[in-house]
Amino acid sequence: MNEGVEWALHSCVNLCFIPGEAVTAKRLAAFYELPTAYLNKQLQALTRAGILSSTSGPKGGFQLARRPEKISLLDVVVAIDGADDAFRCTEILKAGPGADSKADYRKICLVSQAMHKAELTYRRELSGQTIADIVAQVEQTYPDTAGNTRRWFANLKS
Amino acid sequence: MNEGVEWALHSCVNLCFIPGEAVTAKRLAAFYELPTAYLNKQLQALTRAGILSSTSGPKGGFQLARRPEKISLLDVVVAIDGADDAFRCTEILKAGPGADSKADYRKICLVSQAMHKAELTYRRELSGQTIADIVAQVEQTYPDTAGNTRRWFANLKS
DNA sequence: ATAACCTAGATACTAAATATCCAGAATCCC
DNA sequence: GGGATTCTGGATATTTAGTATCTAGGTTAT
Repeated sequence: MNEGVEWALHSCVNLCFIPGEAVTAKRLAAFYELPTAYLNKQLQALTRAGILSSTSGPKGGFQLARRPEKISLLDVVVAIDGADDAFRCTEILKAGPGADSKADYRKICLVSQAMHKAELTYRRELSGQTIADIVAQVEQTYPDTAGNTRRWFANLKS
Repeated sequence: MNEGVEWALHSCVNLCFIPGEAVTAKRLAAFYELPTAYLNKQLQALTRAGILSSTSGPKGGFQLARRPEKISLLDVVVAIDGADDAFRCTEILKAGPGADSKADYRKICLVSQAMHKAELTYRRELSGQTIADIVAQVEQTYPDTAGNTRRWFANLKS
């Protein structure tokens, strides 16, 4: 899985701590010492996916496009990493003896189905967790984090 | 995920159709027109994991090391693809402000935990399905496959 | 003894992930 | 209007991981 998923999730959490304000890619990158241009690419992907909204120009930047309760971890994973299953069925059976060249083995191959079934539970679990859940857990487990993060971004702004 | 997982799963299923007999890497590869040397590498990994047993020399080859009911899909995936989570926590928080350099963020980071939780459901689902399950489904859904496969390997042997 | 076969490490090739750069468009502020 | 800031998107370079082959060595059946 793409490392950008980790960056994106943490960035979404951080944006929750700075509501109603656009944050530049540069500042989001500086928070974790990430390469700005590359993080920017992930933020663009989140924007295209409708998870973030962006504004150009001075005072511009990124912010959450909808409430964090409405952003599942799956939304973020799909936006950055794509919607493909980790197990990619290459229709190996097509090369086997007695293969039906017209058949779609991604559908009818039982190995493929079994792997896909597991993948579905993974996605279901990811879609059941939201950015808001993470934020709530952070606030409960590390009560200082929200304030510290807000302060860090406020200071860097000047 | 490594393409070898697909090859390994199908090869294990095929080995179920030819019980008590060692099958060479070459023949297993020929069945799906796979590169022999590379499939051999996956078979070796399965052997190291204790899923297959191998015998050298003429009449040698690979066979299941234990009954297919005792081989879960997770066993095969781990043998080929490794035990690492798809989501790899790079401990991004260590570079953030106020980080604890001694902390193991793979454990305490809530983003990491959330992703890992989903991964666990995936693995649980994979470990709940066995090669025997797949074989049973194949025999039910495609009744000719077992016989055809057996026959193909028998013919090629000569 | 020879041929068939697995083992394991070295090596080459290819695709994907990671990272940077630049020209263009939008926006703010003076 | 003009300059500065920032996002957008495509082009490009770099690095890493996946795919694939090869070779030397060990094991075993005939």
